[in-house]
Amino acid sequence: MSRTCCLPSAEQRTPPQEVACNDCGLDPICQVLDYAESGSGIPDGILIRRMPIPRGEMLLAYNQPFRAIYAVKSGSFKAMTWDLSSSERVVGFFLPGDLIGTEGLAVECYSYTVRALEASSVCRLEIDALPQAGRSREAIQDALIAMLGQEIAMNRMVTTSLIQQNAEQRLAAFILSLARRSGIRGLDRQELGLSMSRSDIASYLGLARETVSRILTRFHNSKLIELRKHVLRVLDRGALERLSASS
Amino acid sequence: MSRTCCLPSAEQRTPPQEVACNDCGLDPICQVLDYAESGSGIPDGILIRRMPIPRGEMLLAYNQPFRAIYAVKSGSFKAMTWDLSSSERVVGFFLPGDLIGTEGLAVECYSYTVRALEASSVCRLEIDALPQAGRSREAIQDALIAMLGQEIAMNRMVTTSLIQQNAEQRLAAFILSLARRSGIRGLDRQELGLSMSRSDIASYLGLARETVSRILTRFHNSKLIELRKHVLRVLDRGALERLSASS
DNA sequence: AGCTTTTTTTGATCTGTGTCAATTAGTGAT
DNA sequence: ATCACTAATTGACACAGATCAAAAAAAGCT
Repeated sequence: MSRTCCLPSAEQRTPPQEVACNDCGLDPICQVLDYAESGSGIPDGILIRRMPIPRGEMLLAYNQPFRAIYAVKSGSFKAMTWDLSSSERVVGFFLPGDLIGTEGLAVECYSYTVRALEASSVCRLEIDALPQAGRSREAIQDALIAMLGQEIAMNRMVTTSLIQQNAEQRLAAFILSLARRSGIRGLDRQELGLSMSRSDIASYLGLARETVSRILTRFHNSKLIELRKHVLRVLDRGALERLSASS
Repeated sequence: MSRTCCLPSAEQRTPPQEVACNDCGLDPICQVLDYAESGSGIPDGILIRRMPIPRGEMLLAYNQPFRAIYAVKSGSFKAMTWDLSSSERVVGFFLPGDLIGTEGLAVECYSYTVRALEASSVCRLEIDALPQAGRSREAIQDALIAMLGQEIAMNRMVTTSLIQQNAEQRLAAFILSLARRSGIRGLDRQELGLSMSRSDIASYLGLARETVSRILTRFHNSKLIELRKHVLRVLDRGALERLSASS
């Protein structure tokens, strides 16, 4: 039950917000692995804890062969693909506790490129080495299946809302989703770091960046949020919720 | 390798378009199961082949506990959920060869309601009974993981296009997707049965049904498609492809 | 610091698509 | 067949949001 985990980093400057192992999406698998080794910790070469990733660095690339899945410990990332017209398109953001690359489990290659939006850190789980890692493959597979299922369910919800909501609703839902995910992982629910650019948000939500900007200031003016530089504070969660739900 | 499969149905009236087992999404699993029983066929109570489902009938319901996954043999289905304002929303269509309910593997309950759009037939795979079905659970799990991964990859592509394309592009992409899927499953690539209503298409694509109607007739007038009653014939696939890709 | 470059904001149009309304076609029942 | 009811088409109009353009603010760089 007690795992060798989350030792303080070498440099004592603690990164802004770091997720605890219990709250991390990788935890089910870490648990399985640790049970295997029963107390002795996870063998080297399978799980690397807390790799630092500098801002702007590419964590993994589209079509690159699948090797590992990552869990965000601190910081944030964006995932992008390119459509036929070679224009970039943001398909998701990863916050502390989120898993990156899970779908590679099935497709053999990563299906998007992931880049750090700020100085971040991740845990890296080597998939190739997994089968040798003692302990039943079954348990690991079960955990993976559950993770993939989660992913599918979440994707459907996101898609559904994006498609039928207008710009204001999309933004409200987006902000709430950031807050909710932050909350689930045991981090601050009100004060969010908007590490991504307005263009990234616009691309993700299928809007023009001007629209994103306009609506954010509209929210700001009606006291729904407070927004200075890249820190967003949720002032009236109820109002946002009503907005995003209204048909 | 040769499986007891796809015997002609009791009634000799062959349904319009039926997918062959080799082309079916369930095939990987059927193969695993059949290997287990090595020639003797799949034991009763695990896989039910070719259940007929009448038009309009509900195959499974939202929030109902997960029991089985289905593969469409013939006909077609639509999946729907409801948003907070209790309005129906179509989240997908299932054509011959498609799998229905896979995500239940992870979530324990179906996350949408599925209804037959026409007289159809499915194969039903009982999940509860699987573990006892001889043969390694591992192989089955691997197949499931692959299936889920496919689902995720496809969902992302669909979402991406829906979000950033305009109405014309969405319709073009939708038609092409129907044709492509039909082709993959070994069925007719040109002549498609549009078993769903314009409202269903509109809901799925996030458009008004008037818009769907208008654009379909526009396509018809420019000789991209031929459209009589509920049969759609692709006349100029290239043009549709160019349309759906143009930024 | 000062400079350049990028990002964000704000304003002014223009257009695609939703909405409302009316007609036509299709479907199913008796 | 005829009727009733639903689905699909077509038109007129309004408005959300894209696009174009320019100013303001932030971020990098030397």
